[in-house]
Amino acid sequence: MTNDLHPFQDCSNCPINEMALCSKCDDDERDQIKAIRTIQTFAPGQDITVQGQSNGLVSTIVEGVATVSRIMEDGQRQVAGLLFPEDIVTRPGESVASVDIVAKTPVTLCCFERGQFEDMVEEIPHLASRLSEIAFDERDEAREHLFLLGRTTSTERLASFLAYLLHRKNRRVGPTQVIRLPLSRDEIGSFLGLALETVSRHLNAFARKGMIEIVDSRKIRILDLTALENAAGSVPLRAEAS
Amino acid sequence: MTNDLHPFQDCSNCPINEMALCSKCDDDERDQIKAIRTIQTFAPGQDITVQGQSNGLVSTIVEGVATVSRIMEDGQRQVAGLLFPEDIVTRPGESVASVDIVAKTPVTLCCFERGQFEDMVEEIPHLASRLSEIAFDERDEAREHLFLLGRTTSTERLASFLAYLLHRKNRRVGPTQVIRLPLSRDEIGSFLGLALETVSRHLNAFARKGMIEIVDSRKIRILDLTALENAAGSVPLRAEAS
DNA sequence: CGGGCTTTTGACGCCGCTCAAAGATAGTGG
DNA sequence: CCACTATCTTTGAGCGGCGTCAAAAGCCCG
Repeated sequence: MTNDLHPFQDCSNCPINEMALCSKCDDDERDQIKAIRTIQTFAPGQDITVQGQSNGLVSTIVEGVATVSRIMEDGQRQVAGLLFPEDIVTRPGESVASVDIVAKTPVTLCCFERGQFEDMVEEIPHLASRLSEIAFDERDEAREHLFLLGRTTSTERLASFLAYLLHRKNRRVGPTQVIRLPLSRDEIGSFLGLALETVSRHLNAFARKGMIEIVDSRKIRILDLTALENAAGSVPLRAEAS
Repeated sequence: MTNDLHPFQDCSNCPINEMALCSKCDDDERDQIKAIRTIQTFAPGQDITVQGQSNGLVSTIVEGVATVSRIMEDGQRQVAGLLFPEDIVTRPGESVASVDIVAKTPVTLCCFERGQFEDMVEEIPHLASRLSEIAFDERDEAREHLFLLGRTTSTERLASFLAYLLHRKNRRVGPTQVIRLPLSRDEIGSFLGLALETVSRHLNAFARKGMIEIVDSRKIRILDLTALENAAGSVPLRAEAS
């Protein structure tokens, strides 16, 4: 976790200018934001927030993937969501984290001290407006996942998950594109309500049918997107236009 | 669906003054809001929004319960969430509904024309601030349900669901209190990822164990809340303080 | 009283979880 | 460069919970 000399200190290098919190702001407003913003980075596996621990920052993901999870009473980690660039890490108005957020790839955050952030939101309507947009996006994202989990068969869930990853990680969907899976079989299973063995079996079944290629355990190539979408059934996660 | 002569036309009768969209606003701001607000009511079973249909209103629930659902390709209705007073029905910035919202009890809405609402949010920071709070609340609500669905056993899911209903419908939780179930066995099953028969069986099993009493098929009485919470396991939905 | 809908209850079979063990892969230190 | 360990993945075998199918019972409304 560092906050100096990072290339994104210069907002012009920011990879999510078009969809970030500040994306509706004019240059003056952006200067104001930039003045109090800090950049932090996390290595894969590092905790960004821990349930029950206080957290003085509000931040958004600029780069990388993180999970939203909790440790259940039985000691298992339950994954309930994924965070991608533009998502909010800790919500405003909540000083104690209600979930664990764990980096799964190298993660870069754009951070604000909570009090300063809340003041700024009051002063800059463009910021407030974008903030609630993002909050609704995340609500809808969670709802889409709920619809997905409503599908009972494990094949549908897994195929939907792959389609979803393709959508979130690569805005430009090309054929025969390699996706790096940010999660282990275990974590995918947790996210989809399946056992890790079931995930492994179906992934290999997809490969045997020629729908995907398993490059290595963390990299797959989509060979037949339409077959995958058919297997996903009626619930393509986040079906709306880009 | 009517919009005249409703008692909530007078905001002083509003049952959710303390948590509504306008709850942070001062009197001047409330007058401004009241001037453009309309009240609508829906009977049980009526569609409030329909997926794919355009909707010119933004509204919040003042009274009643509604489901968030979709019709899947196989023709089944999949329930992904419940809406209670204070929840937002149609999000700002989305003119076409992405889900069906269906009244399950008599529902009263406080409605705004979309354009007017968005202008108003820009002018009144108190409103913008409360709006994103509610959006984050709904996001977290959906996430809690995701954690619930992560629990594999049907008993845990159903017990958690009852505890959740108790929490959302009756802020004051009294012992031996009767809850009216807003959903049929079928809908509960859809919401919990279970077959309706499984719901029915476990409900009766709870009754046989003395945890609940089934007054009639839509009314149950909680007899042993701690037993229910134990059965719910590690994931009490919305565990935070009231 | 009759028709439609919801709920209950029973019987059966399958999908996916569990348990178990062997193969991969990566990281570490000698 | 090669053991050695730890972790993740794959694959197999078996069982059980829950979905499915079916039918009966209860309830509502005309």
